[in-house]
Amino acid sequence: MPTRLLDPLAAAPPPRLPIDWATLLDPAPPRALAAALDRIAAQRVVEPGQSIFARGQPARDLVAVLAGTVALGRRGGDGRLALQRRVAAREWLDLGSAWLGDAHGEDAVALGRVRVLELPARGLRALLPDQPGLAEALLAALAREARVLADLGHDLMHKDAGRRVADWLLERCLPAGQDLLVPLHERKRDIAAELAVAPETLSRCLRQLREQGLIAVEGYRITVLDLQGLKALAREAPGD
Amino acid sequence: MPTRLLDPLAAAPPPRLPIDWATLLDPAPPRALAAALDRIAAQRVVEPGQSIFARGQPARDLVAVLAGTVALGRRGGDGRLALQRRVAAREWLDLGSAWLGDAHGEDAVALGRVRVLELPARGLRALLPDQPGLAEALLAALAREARVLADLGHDLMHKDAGRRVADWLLERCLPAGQDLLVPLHERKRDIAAELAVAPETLSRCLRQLREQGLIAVEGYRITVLDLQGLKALAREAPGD
DNA sequence: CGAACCCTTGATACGCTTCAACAAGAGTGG
DNA sequence: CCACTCTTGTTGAAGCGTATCAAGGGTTCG
Repeated sequence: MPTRLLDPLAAAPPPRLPIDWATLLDPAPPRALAAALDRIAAQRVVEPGQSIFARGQPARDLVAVLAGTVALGRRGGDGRLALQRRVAAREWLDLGSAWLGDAHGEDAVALGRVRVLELPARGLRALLPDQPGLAEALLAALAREARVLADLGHDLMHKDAGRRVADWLLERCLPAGQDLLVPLHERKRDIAAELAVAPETLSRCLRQLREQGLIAVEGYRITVLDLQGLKALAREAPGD
Repeated sequence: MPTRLLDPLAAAPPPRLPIDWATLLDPAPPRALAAALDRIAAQRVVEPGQSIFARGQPARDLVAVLAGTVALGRRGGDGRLALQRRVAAREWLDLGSAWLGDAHGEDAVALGRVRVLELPARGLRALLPDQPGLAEALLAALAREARVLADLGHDLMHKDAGRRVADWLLERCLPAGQDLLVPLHERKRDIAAELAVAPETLSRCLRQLREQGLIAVEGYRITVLDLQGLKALAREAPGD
């Protein structure tokens, strides 16, 4: 992985763009708070494949994704990322560690060109007493993170690969004319990593779904043929 | 599972005992806040095996364990609890769901006789603006929950049963005279559930550790014979 | 064209669960 | 006191699910 993708000439978008705080903080911050946040916020553009932060590195800032997609996981011994989840724009990255000021518990890697927001935890903490809305917004974000993580753990424990794939397809399918499409914008091996399976296994799962007539696979475009069947396969199963 | 363990005559400890808020909330709350919390707090005693809250049930209260131990997980289709983790006194239960007011994401079951604290989320939210310390304490608790859940997910993904058992033993072993003891206060099948393995697998793992000379097993008393060996087996492994 | 990817497929291996059987202890009632 | 049963832990055998290894075909790019 070449570390020299940085190009000083690149007409990068100006590092400072107005931030729409309302999309990041649930009880949208009032003017005064937004202004205060603007003062301590930093923005950074990260090139594809580059690390946003690394596991073990002390977390001083709360990091959110403003644009692009980020992979959150842990690097295995071989340096490859064992993905746990994928974080899209408007979400926070490893908020728990950041707020505690601990070392980051995970590695964050930009999947495409990504713009991230960095908010120093110290500064934020200082704002807390005067800005009640801020606390609520942070609490809500943190609570959501906890829920997502809990669900993730359960899925890993109780759903086999086929079910996770079906789930994933259902979450991603978009209506397009008559039928449901699932456009794949990433490499299948990355999807496999997100689902915590080997790439070969994902391939086999998709083939199986295809053979059952539930989906049609044409390269990077998947069509859902039998929504009900897929749902039955995904959620119905044991427990729940 | 008999649902009629409730005994109206039981000389239950008086449902209201003074609460040591400092052990529950990290920046210990000042007097005024503690008093306010006392006013909205409720306490409840739950008998062994009884449910504290159930998955899907709307969460109105933030629940913490004051005394005893609680199993947090999901009931499978057969009604048995697929344990995800075990929560001891002084910790919160499914704080994320509770704060959001969502349905609980997990079932909580008392493992022994348990005393729980219930704090209405609405009332708490009302206190937020006037009590900056409260927000910080909740944020910290929530952040810790997120971290625990993230670690848990990673362990499930990347550590096999043997490693999880070794980990668990290391977390539990206590110095006793010359050597390290791990007293088991619960049924082994419950331990197995906590480790997300079948009881038979736990049995086999323990036997294997015994055959390697790392531990000695005598019923419900395990002795760690080779701490270094156990550590090597637990953490060293692939990745990390 | 070859090189470097990526996805797919097959064969094989391993870990864990499941099922079934059994021994050991606790509680119960004759 | 002894059967009887229930529960728990252990062990073995079989099977499922997934990873791993190896090979092949399809692109894209130089």
